[in-house]
Amino acid sequence: MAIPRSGPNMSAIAAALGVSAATVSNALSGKGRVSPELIERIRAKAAELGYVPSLTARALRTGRTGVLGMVLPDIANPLFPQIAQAIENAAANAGYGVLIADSRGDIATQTEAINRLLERGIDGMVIVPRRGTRIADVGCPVAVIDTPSTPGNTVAADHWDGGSQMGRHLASLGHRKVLLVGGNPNSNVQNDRIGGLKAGLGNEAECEVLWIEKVEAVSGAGCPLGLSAKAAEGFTAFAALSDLSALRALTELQRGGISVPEMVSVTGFDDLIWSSVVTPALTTVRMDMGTIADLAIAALIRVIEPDGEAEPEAAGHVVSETDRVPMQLIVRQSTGAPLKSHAQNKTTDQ
Amino acid sequence: MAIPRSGPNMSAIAAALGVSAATVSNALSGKGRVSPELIERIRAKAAELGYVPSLTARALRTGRTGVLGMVLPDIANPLFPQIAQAIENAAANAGYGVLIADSRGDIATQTEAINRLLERGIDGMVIVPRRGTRIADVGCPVAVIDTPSTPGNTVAADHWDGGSQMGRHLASLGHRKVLLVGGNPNSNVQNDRIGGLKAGLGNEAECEVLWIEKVEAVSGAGCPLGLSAKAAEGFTAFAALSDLSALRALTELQRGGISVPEMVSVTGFDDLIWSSVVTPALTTVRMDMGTIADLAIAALIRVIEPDGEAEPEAAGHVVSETDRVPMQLIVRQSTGAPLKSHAQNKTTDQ
DNA sequence: CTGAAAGCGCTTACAG
DNA sequence: CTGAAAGCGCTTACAG
Repeated sequence: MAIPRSGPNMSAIAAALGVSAATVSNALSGKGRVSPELIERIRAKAAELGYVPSLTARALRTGRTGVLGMVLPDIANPLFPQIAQAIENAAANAGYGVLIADSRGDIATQTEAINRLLERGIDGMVIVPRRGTRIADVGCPVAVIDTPSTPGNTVAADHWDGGSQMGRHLASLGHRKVLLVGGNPNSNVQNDRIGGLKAGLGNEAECEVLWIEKVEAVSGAGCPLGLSAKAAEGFTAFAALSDLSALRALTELQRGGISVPEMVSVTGFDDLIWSSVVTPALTTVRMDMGTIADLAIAALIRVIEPDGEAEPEAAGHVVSETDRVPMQLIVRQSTGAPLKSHAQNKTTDQ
Repeated sequence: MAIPRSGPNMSAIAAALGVSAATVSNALSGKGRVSPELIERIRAKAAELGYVPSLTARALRTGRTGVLGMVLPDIANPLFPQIAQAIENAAANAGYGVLIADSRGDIATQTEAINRLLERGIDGMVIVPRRGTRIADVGCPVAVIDTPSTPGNTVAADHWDGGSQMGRHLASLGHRKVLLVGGNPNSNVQNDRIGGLKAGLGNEAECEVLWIEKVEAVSGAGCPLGLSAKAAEGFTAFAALSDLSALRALTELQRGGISVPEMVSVTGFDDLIWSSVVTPALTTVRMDMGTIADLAIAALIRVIEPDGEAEPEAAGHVVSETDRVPMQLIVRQSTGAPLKSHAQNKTTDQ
């Protein structure tokens, strides 16, 4: 004996009205096979009875659950709230639910998490892959959110373009000696940003990349990055490749008695929640997660829902060519023109 | 005609082995009604065929979906990653999936989001309510994560205790004039922390509360909080009621040329990702989200799964009395003893 | 120990 | 325009 549902089902509505369940179904789904008056009566009765359709039964019948999976390499990543909110919102607007899966940085866990989602019968999934991971076909439509440089079809913010905007901003302020502060050298996203930054800064600018992970491998996690010394060497701008790194740079510099933006400028990427909260507020680059999520969800739905002339091949990556979403430079108080003396230092240094 | 599943079903296994689907079901569910050899053959055939059970069909049959909802007031809240990861992990360990729902700060959206989850047939939900919101019974088991002070049964970190630990820490360092920096005066969580802080600091300490929201109502969002002036008044410690506020305080003080921890101490709450990244690293209090999530999920499952002598009443709040989870003080570099001169100032000031 | 049967709530050809 | 019937894949009394 199955556990009964709490509320009424279609049969209850049908019985109350002396019609068939098929008619109730047709009326409620609005496929138009039912006379207008009957539709109205059925609607009214459904509302009166507090009818809630069983999406489970519909799923079993139609083969589609109306649920998407969101697979993340690590929920603890501070970008997660932005991504999750945008995906949830886009999915909800399209009538889909979102099941989350976290691989906690582990590749085996990722496979497991994906399998659990598959068992649950999801109609498609959005994957934010681990650094350098290539997502194999998993047996359901997949949209990958990554960088345009990642091999494979993805929807992505144009990180290179964002870097280039930031580079031009710093160059226009007069910065000619810039330290790029990154976390992990294997990140495609960060490397794209570096490429853009260098291009935006132009040939006259001197650039150096400092990878936090490499420094920490030598000096331990949380160690100072030696940024004050870099400032003394004549670096007038510290362009971090993420807001988290920018925050680290900003506080280390301030702690070292170097005032931002008067003595040096600091910039980040991502426009995380705290970027506008710190003093001075962080100049950064925002990726339009709303648009990215919309594109990813739209691409999935195009494959999932059999609207007219959909592709016959319903499994596999769904973005036919990489969608690049532009990024937006947000100038706040953490950037300014370099000190005269520094600028002079710099020309002498060369 | 229903869309066929991609893989084999129980009937396929049954047919391949010349047994009944019922036997396959019994064998695979391990209820022990089948002979060991047959179980083995069925298992082997299932593996060979790559059988994946349809949780949708099981859900329709049993009335339980194996999915829980996670309702949040605002995914953008920086605590979200901690909560989401802990809940997802606890739920996954118990064999449940997690559907997310975001109310984006809006009360109507929250109701809508909850209804969408209900339609999806979730077995229970974890709710992190909006400030001051009371969760009405929604027709499925609910576990609320909030503070022990909130009326209604909840599982919660003991914020008062956390505040008290922090207060004792600051008192033991010698701080006698402490500014508490909060965001919103209506937050039960923050008020609990204030109560604990005051108790921990003791009667000899002078306390004042600065609400960021009130300052901003006058001077605009993102305005300076005037903390340097407070330091000049003799405040030697700035105890923020969240890490976000602590970050704001820390950077504003540093920017004002006040060095932390030498001149003043700064503390936070929550141990968010950046707490250990800033310089100086933030002394804070961590809530054990893993334990909180485990308690919440365990309470839900106790009601959902009919193990032996469960309560007959399966809907409504599931935590019979508030579970208080202790908090853990994490001392990092942002706290130290107050400057002698300040301490003297203070006694003179009084 | 094993199987035939019913049914969870819905949707979809098909027939009328 | 409306209804009878089948079936999505599973589980669970029940009978043997």
